[in-house]
Amino acid sequence: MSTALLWFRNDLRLHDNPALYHACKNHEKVILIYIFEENKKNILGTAKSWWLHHSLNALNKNLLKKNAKLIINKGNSLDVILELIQNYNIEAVYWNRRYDIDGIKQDKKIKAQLLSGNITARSFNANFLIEPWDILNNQNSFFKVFTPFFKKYISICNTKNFDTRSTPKVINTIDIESIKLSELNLLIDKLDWQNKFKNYWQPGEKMALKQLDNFIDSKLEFYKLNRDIPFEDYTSKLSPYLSLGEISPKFIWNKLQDIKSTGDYNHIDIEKYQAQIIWREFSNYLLYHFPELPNKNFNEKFNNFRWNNEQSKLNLWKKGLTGYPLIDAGMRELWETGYMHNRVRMVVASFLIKDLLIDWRIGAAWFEETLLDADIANNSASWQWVAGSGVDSAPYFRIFNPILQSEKFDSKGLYIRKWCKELDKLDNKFIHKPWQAPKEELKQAGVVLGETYPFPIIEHDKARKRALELYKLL
DNA sequence: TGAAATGTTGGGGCG
DNA sequence: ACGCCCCAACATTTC
Repeated sequence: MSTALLWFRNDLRLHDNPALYHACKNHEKVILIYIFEENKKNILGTAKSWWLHHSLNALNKNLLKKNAKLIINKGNSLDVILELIQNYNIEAVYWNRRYDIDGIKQDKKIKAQLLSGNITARSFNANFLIEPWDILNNQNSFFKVFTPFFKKYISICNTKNFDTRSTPKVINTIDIESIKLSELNLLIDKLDWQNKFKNYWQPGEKMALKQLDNFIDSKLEFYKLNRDIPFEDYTSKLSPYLSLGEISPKFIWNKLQDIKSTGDYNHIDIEKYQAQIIWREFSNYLLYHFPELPNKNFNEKFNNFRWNNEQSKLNLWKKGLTGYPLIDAGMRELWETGYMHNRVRMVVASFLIKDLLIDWRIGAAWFEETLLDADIANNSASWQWVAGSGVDSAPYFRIFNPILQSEKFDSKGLYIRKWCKELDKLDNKFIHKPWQAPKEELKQAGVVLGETYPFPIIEHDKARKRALELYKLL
């Protein structure tokens, strides 16, 4: 009897999972394992821990329906794998590739060890349309600007239908000893905070696929128009699923191409969404080619920048008490749901960096901790983009005005009213800037500035000028 | 995937 | 009828 080990990592799905597919196809028995590395410096935020817990649970449930079982273990991956190989007659180990430097190093080491023991090691691309080493610019170097990267990408991707693998019909697992999911301690009982997420999200492959269909059926048609409006539920909301591989980007892409070919939807809308998928590829591509992305300014000039990092202001930002309603609404949405609308993410990040002059890494760390879709590549690339320290960044003078952004994208204040209930009764004219409202208006709305809702913690106009001066020094 | 400052234009009020 | 001023509204430049 030939047995393979299938090592799950950021690919917690059965559909289009090439490693799983091939392991099942080539071997009579498989051991399906997830290894949790406790001492990993890789950040696993508290929000994402919740997601991982439920995602593993969902994966196991899906497997049980096929009379298969997920084995969970913790410890050093290499040790766990070698021990399994010793105890069971394992011929081959299968996994899907990852692209962060530590992961790559570890996988290389494991592969070498396996080969020296005459064990086959096979790895696959499951989580990106194109792997980072397969796309280079004309100078044979990696792309540093999104637009040309995007053009090249889309020209390649438009012409083809990606090979995807169906869910294996039969998965014959070996039922060996597994620790309980709860032993991973991903749920922190003390924190009611994590408990709220279930009101908004349901992790797992099944929901991911359902959500994709729902998005395509009812959102994609007018995506371009509505995607920037925070109150509208018009984004795909697939990011948390993508971050743990509960859905396959190739699978998504093929569906989008199919819809394109029907001609039912406007191509502009489909391509706008495809661009988002490619931003994800770009971030991970950058992380591969510049592994320091999460810690180091891509643009070294920023190493000398004197950040303010004022703790008290940082805390007000985290709590959603800056006095700028759009920003506060966003930060509260994040805290409550583990998610924030993309448009608002840009505005709150710009405010933290450019108005408060707080180091982008501090903002990124808060997002890593609180976002269900926390992804080290997307997160650090995006924060560097806003800070202006990244590759193809927002230019230093691009500073979002939190009032104008609010008036532009939440003109009726619906998003603000949802998350900042204390402002609900303010008129549209003042809900974006309560401190400018006449006394009468505040009174009838039941708003007492400094008590029920804060005064702005900083004057945007002045903050903007200060930031421009400091940035100019670079 | 900005916003402010500055420049230009054209209609209307008015002497 | 004309010139002048004001100021939206829009366009361009600058940060």
